Amino acid sequence: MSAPKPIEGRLAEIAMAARELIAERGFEGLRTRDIAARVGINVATLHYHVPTKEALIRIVAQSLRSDFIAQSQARPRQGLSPVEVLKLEFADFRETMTEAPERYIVMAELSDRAERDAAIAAEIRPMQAYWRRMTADIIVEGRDKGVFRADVDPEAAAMMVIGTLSMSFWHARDDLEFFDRACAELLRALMVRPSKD
Amino acid sequence: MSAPKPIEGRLAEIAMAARELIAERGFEGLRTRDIAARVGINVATLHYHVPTKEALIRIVAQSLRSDFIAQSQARPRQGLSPVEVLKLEFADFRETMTEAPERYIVMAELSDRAERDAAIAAEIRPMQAYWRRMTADIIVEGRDKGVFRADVDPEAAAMMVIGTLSMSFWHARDDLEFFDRACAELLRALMVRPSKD
DNA sequence: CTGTCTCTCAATCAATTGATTGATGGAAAC
DNA sequence: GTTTCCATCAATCAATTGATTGAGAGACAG
Repeated sequence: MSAPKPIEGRLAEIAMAARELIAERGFEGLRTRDIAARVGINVATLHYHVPTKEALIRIVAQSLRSDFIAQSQARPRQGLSPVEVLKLEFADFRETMTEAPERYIVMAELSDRAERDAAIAAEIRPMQAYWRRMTADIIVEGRDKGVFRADVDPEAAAMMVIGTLSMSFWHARDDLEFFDRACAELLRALMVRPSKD
Repeated sequence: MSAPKPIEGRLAEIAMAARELIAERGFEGLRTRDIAARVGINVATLHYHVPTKEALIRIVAQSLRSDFIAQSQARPRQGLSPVEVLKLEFADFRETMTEAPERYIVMAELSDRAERDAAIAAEIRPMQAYWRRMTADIIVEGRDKGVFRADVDPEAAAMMVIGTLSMSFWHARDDLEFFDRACAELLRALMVRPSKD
């Protein structure tokens, strides 16, 4: 992941307000007036900083990407075993899910729009690709060290992990105990188990 | 799943046109004028059949639910082993993914909106719950018959299966070979493996 | 033939909404 | 002190868009 230009000042305020509103009302409910009101500025001032709504959405995507990178780099992983790293991923996801769910909600919303907007796709796809590759790398290491199944398909398993986490976000945001069960199931699905009897 | 009222005639045409447009342009791009144009009727005629846009969306959700039930009931499963049933699920998903992807795209779009619209949620949630429960049931049977891991958590594993399929839909729609790898990984994750001597 | 019911449309409304304009205040530059 | 540039706002525009109105065509019953 190359470093995108950081968003700061008024632009950052605008991006955050937009993110909040997208999380609250969805993309179709996003109105430039509401963003301006939340920032506390005039609509014209908003358009002074961000010429069009399209540009605004791109800025939101960049802002999200910055957060993602920051969170990713804030994780110390040296010296941890693959299982521990994976558990760290789960804990990280769980924390964001409960304390900053807006991030995943907006992410999903943008991911959706990326299907039809190349500029959004350019910001979003790298994040998703990075997440998948990072997860696959963990699985490769675990397999090579003999803690994960020898017949595991790292890329496919990475998609399994991410898909399970994403799905859990929508269906278990209010049921953390179930989220933990899903994570435990993922580990059991990946790890080498003691032979029967 | 109780049977919803079937949509037919002009209403069915309208629902299908709306589904196509939602799949093409997303929810925010849905315009009553466009729907009317695609059906080949006047906007006023559209509003004669469907009073408000909200009602229209509800009809789309019902239409989707009908399809879902029809597809679900068209599957003969008697006499099949849990593994075979699960493989049938995968094949079914794969077929819809390639031949009627619009169904899943609209489903995702509605699922999103269900977060903020109780009427949509009432149509969508039962489908999702049904899918999860049905999958969990398959896993329970497989576990009890000794083909799936004894320590499997059926509900969590069902979420894993569905999450993986859903994620595959977005990231592997153009790469069926990878979709198959994901399905194979799911099976390996669930099945009892020969003990490593 | 008349009345009624269903379905349709052209024309129009009213509200929303992204974007622009022209002006103002203040800080830095010269 | 004057000029220049940045940020801001009130007011307004122009287009979009969901919805309504009033009229008409066709089928069918009596």
